[in-house]
Amino acid sequence: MKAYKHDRQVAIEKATQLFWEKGFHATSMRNIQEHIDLRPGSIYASFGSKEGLFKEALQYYAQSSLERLAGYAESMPAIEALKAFMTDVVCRKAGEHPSDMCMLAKTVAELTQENAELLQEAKSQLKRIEDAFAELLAQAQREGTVDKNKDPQHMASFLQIQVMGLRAYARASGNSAQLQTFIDDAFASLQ
Amino acid sequence: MKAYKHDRQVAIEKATQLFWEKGFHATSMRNIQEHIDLRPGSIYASFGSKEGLFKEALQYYAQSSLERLAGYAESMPAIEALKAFMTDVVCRKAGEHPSDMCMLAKTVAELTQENAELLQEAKSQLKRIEDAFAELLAQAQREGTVDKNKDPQHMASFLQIQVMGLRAYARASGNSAQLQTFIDDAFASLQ
DNA sequence: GCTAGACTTGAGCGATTGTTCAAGCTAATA
DNA sequence: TATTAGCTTGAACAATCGCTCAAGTCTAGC
Repeated sequence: MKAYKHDRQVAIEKATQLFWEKGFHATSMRNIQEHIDLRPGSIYASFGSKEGLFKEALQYYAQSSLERLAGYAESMPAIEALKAFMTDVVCRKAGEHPSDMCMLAKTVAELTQENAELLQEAKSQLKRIEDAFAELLAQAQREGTVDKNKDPQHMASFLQIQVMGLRAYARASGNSAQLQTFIDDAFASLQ
Repeated sequence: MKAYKHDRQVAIEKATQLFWEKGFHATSMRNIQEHIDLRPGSIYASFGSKEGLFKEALQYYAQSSLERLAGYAESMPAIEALKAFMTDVVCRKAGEHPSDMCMLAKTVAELTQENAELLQEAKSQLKRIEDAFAELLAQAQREGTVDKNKDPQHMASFLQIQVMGLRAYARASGNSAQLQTFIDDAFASLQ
């Protein structure tokens, strides 16, 4: 059934890789055509436009992140899951990801109102992830591993700020040795 | 003397505005030509290439930031100067800057090895700013406003991470109400 | 006022951008 | 095997990209 019609999911995954690495503007449709080995007609039939494809890439990226977080949450206490996710995302060796940085944060940094819909999509997906943080933090409060007087949403904002800051710093400085220290400190401050 | 030959400094400032707002790739030389009202020949005679102009924009941006920080440091204790600078940079109302985000952080996020020299320049300028932070933190230690057992360079990294994280979060969430709280907490943790 | 030299101008270069579409090909049905 | 619907192909479009350079314009020195 799929021997002829191209696999939409594989196309999205490969496009996500490129977009994540080089950003929206620096990635040309010809880059993508070569990388996923499809001619423009097929791509435009499936996704409509470069923006359409990028939007699906953003959704796929966010979904993958949420599933990874949920995976950790299944096998360990909520606070440990959050810490594992954060360590994973911040400290993974260069070369494993297309980029050190979060694709959503990169997108929010790169795009302007000229691509309002994509900008909004990236913001929305970041909010989804923040909400997932908040839910795990509330669970951690119930498990007694996090200060119950603190607002989960406020702590979730705090964690997002730390993730964004740490990943940006990792990219800017190359020095990833001391990053784990900062993560430990951040979690210690949640009590 | 400068009535005929265009003012190089003004050109850089105006170019910086555009590059800061839209990033390197999304800003075309034609955008810049219109914005600084110069024809391509003049620009290329002065700056050599788009990359050359962008490099000077990065340097101008970093220099301005350092001078603003130094300005605060002249009229208040070191720790207050740092806090004022950070509040200034993170909480300034939308529309006052070309972008909510740090131009250097944006650049590090956007560019890849395809523009290795510009990427390196942005990283170097970020390091300069971090070093300025470290120096003020050492001064704050002497003034007794910061824990003397902590390493100034480590605290400077911490502040860079907070600035990058907060500015990225401000852009992503739009919610700037609670940002001051996070700044206060960050400084409280330095004792 | 004239000349020489520095600066500016803008048409236009070749390359690349996102995108389209007629023509060709594939796979399922009869 | 013939038919057909739908997918794929790749040449090509208009627009835009970074950039060049011959021609024109301005200013300083004599």
